[in-house]
Amino acid sequence: MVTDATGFGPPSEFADDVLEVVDQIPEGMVMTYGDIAEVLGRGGPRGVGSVMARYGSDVPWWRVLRSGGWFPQGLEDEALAHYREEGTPLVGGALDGRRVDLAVARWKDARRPTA
DNA sequence: GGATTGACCGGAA
DNA sequence: GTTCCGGCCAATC
Repeated sequence: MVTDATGFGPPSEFADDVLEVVDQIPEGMVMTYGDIAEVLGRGGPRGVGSVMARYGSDVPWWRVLRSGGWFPQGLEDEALAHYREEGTPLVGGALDGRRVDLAVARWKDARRPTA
């Protein structure tokens, strides 16, 4: 079997699954790293974050956040801009608005990639 | 092949 | 309520 995708293509089946789930998140909805890991039934919050950090460029990474609804570290400003643009429900208000309202924006209907 | 880092989570002090 | 610690998994050097 091809030990590695030389040239181009999914770096690993795991990363492909993570990107697939994130790509399923509709506008105005968000998921936490732990939720994605749970949906996949594999890996962990670190595994998803690691893959996202390298290949998240191909998916709406701003719809993925940490537990509690906090934005990813280092991209709070970028994520916040996307949320305001998509109308994602924030908590605290425009002044604080540094957190997402998981009570309304938490996407749980994501399904495992059948690919 | 091994060791370190990284967009994390949860519990305890 | 906030802060610190260890544990977890995958990718990269």
